[in-house]
Amino acid sequence: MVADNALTTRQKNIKTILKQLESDGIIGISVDCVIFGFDENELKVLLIKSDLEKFRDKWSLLGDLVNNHEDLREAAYRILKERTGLNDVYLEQVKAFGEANRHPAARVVTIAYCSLINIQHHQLKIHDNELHWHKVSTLKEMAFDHRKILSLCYEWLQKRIQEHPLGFSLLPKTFSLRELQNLYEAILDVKLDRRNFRKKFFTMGLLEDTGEFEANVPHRPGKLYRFNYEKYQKKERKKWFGIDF
Amino acid sequence: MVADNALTTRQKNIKTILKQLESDGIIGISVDCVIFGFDENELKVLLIKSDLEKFRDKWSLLGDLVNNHEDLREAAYRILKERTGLNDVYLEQVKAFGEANRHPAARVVTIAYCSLINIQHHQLKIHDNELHWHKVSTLKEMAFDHRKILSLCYEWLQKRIQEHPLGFSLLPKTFSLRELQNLYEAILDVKLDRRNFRKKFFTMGLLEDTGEFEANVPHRPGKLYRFNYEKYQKKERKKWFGIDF
DNA sequence: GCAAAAGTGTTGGAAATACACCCATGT
DNA sequence: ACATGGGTGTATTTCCAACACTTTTGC
Repeated sequence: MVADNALTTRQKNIKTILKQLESDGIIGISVDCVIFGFDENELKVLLIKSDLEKFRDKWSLLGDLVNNHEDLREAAYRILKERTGLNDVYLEQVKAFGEANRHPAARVVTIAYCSLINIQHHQLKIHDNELHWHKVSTLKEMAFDHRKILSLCYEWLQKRIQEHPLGFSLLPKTFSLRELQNLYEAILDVKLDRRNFRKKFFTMGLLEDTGEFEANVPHRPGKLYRFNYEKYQKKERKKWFGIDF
Repeated sequence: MVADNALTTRQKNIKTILKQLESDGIIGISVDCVIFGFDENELKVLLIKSDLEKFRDKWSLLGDLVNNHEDLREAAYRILKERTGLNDVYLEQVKAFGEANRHPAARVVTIAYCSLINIQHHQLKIHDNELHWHKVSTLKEMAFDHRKILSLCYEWLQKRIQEHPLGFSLLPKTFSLRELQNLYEAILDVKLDRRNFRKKFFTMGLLEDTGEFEANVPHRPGKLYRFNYEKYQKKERKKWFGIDF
C-alpha cells in the first residue's frame, strides 16, 4: 500500500531530521496521539514498537514531527488517518510536554492529543504487526516519557467522560445501556448501580430509542440507543457547578 | 536596572530570530503567560503593548521564545520573574496554540500558561509604562490570537476555581470571607448567598482562623482566615463525581 | 424450565437553597 | 445614633444512593 511505503520513508527521515535539529540547536515540535478504544470491556490504547535503539521493544505512542505549514490539529488528524484509516474521529488536545531532555536524540516539544475511536470500525487495518491494541490497565514501561503522557491522558479521560458526552465515540453508533455502563465502569474503575445509571441517562433526555434490539445474545436482548448530539449542542451549559474541592 | 536592559536587548533579538526561523522554514516555540490579578473587586490581567508594527497599540500577553535547554515551565517562570519580580507563584499550563498562521513574522507555536498572583505583592514594579493591569471584562481586540488565548484561559479559570483551591493565590495570605466571596462572584459573574458561601467553606474545614481582624474598615471588622494547603494535600481526592452533561 | 441479563419504583438521607435578624465598629 | 457590613440557624427542596422482583430471550 502507498500509505505503508510513505510511513517507512518517513521513519527514516525522522532520524535525519532530528540529527539536523540537534546539531543546529533547534527545538523540534511533534504531536503524539493517545488513541483509545474499547473492546471486551477493557479500555485499550493503540501503540507501536519504538524504532529507537535506546527504547528497543518498548511501546510508543503514535506521533510525528509537525510539518511546516500544518496546524497542530491537522498533524494529529494526519497521524490518525495514516494509522487507523479513520477520518471523523473525536480528537482533543490534552497537554504539551516540553522537558528539555525528554527525547534522547534532540530537543523536541510534543503536544499530546487524545482520540477516541470505535475499535470495530477499523479492525481491518491491524495486519501491520507493529501496530497493537494494548490494555491500558496492564501497561508498564514505555518509550520516551510516553508512560507519563498516557497516564495523564487517561486521567484526563476519566474526568472528561463524566462531564462531556465523548464516551459514545468508543461505542458503535447504536448501543445498549449495558454496553454504556460497562464503558463507564471500565474507564472509571467503579461499580455503578444499574437502575440509577439508567435513570441518570434517561432523565438527561439525550438518548434516542432506535426501536432496534441487540441480536445473538444468550439472554433477553436490550434496546439499542443512539446519542443525540444536536440536542446536546442546543442545551445551555451552566457555568456554575458549586465550589467543591 | 539590569533586568530592563536585558529585556530591551531581548526584544530586538526576537525579531532577528523570528526572521531567521522563517527563512529557514523552522517552527519557533514560545510561551505566553496569562497573569491574572484581583483588585478593586475586578479580575485583571497583566498586559503589554505589542512591539510589532502590525499590532501597534494592541495589547499583548507577556511571552517569549523558549530557550534551547529550558523546560517550558521554566520559560514561563522566567517571564513571570522578569515582569513581576515574583518567584513562587501559581502557574499552570493551559493549552498549546499552533495554527500555522497565528504569528505574522514566522511560524510560532505557543504554549499558554495561566498564572495567579496577588496584585499588591509586586505593585512597585509597574513604573514600566508599557506594563499594565487591564480589566478582563472590558478587553476588546488584542495582538496575535491573544484574545482567543485569554478567553480560553479565563474559561479555564472559571472552571478550575470551583474544583481546586487556587483562588487564594489572588488574595493576600490572610483574607476575610467577604473578600473571598467577592473573588468568586467576580470571576464567575454570579451572585452568591453569603450564609451558604460561608457554610460551604467552613464545612470544607480548610480555612484556618488567624485570630486577626480586618483593620480600618468603616464597619464591624471581619475575621481573617488563611488557607491550609497541607491539610488540602492530605485530603484524598474522589475520582467519581457523577455523570452530568 | 433454566440461566442470564433486561427492565422497572420507592424510600431515606444528604446536600443545596432560600431566607431575616441581631451585632460590632467607625463616623 | 446611625450606617455599614459581619455573623448566625432553620425549614424546604432537590438530588443521590440503596435496594428486589418480574420479564424476555436462547439454550
